[in-house]
Amino acid sequence: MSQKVYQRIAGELEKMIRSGELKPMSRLPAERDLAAQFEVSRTTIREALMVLEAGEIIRIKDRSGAYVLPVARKSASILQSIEATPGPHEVLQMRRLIEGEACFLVALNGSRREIDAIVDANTANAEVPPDDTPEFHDATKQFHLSIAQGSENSLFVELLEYLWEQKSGPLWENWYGSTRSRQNRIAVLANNQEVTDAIVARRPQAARTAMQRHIDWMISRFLSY
Amino acid sequence: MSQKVYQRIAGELEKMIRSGELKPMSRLPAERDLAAQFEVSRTTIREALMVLEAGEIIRIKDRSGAYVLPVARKSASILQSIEATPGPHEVLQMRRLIEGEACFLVALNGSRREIDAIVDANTANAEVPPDDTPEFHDATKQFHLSIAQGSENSLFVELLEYLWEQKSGPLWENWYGSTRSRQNRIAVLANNQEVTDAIVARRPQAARTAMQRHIDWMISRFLSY
DNA sequence: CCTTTAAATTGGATAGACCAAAATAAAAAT
DNA sequence: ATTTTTATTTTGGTCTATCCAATTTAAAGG
Repeated sequence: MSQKVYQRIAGELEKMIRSGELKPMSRLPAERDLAAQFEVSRTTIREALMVLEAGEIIRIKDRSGAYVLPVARKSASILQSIEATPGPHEVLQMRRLIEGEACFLVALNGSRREIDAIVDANTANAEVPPDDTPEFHDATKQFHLSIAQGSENSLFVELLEYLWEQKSGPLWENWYGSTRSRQNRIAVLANNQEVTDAIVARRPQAARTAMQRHIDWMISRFLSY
Repeated sequence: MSQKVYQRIAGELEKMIRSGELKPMSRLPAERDLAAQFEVSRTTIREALMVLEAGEIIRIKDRSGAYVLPVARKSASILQSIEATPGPHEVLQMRRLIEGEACFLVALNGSRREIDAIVDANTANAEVPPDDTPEFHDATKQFHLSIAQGSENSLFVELLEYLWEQKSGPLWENWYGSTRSRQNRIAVLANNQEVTDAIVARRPQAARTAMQRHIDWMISRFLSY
């Protein structure tokens, strides 16, 4: 569906190389020939070759040809790599736990200063236009981190920072497609407020529930795509 | 010498990204705009973007745009993200969360095979004499890990393995003094059995509660010294 | 066989066009 | 005023058609 042709071609060519059908140091057919062979335009072939070159699988010599590099090493494909990175569901499940508990802890034991920081982060996030900008995403991240910091457990903070960084990789593709709507970002703000209110009111259970409900909603979003 | 234009463009764009001029999650200008900006054809811009995408620096979304990916440290383990050495209380608090949830999950969704592994680990632990030997501690660790593995979340397993290794350092000195009794080790076995029973009976809430009660007991032990 | 020369091949880059899906703006309905 | 529909514009994906210059290959000449 969303698999682009140049990606498909790149994958097929890589497969040929790794299987030995195209041997190291050998020259690939000319771009025009490949185009005819794969029944696509030369433009598309060219884009596929760019991918392979960037993946250090071939080397394109100007006005000479594309040569298979003498590596053929790791069987791990650069393209459809089955990375060991945790999937969205795993990450969200972990976030649900950690952030939920952080909410609970900060509502229970949080100092005045820590709660103020959360309120400030919430305000700051709400003041950023809910557009798909780095500023908004960063403000949201900051809000969540401020809660983790209030938990007074350094593991919570470091773990959460790690989890927040994991939004890349092949499996997150659908995630990106499903969450980039203005409506979702507004819902995020509403939830932030809810969580903040519960923390300020010193209601640990409510704070945890609010946070977990939000992440459950994100998980359902992910599963539906 | 013969640096190709698309390589030059790719380099410049990457530089902008790494320098922070183009922030993570932000969208790059449209290909047509970039072409005008760099005074090259759209084809060339496109080839440069192919390179960046293959390098996992950006993600090109069909009919949407090219987005700067969050700076993802390649194959960075969750362990490597932890810098400071957490204290006993932090570790136990985290274990309480993770292991409790793992019990819940495995009791809820665990497969037959996974639950069998837990039962086996419990049996193995019970068969080791409750002395202060590496064998006993290892069997206990194995039991807890088997539960995490049943949660089907690799993050749980990885994190728990890390937490279990943290039993060294000055702050843990008191811990050892207070827990290295035969009575405690027997209590551990009793709890293991309790948790195992709850999981086998498919009672998620009870399983979680049993595990958390056990860790709460450990925490209280720590605090009393 | 070696050198020189001419022709064909090849990758680099451009221009312009079309399409379908996505994002946005405008209009209508509530 | 807000939500829902509906046009409109934007955007990436792909293709066709050229032009260029260096390189490779073939041909010609010695």
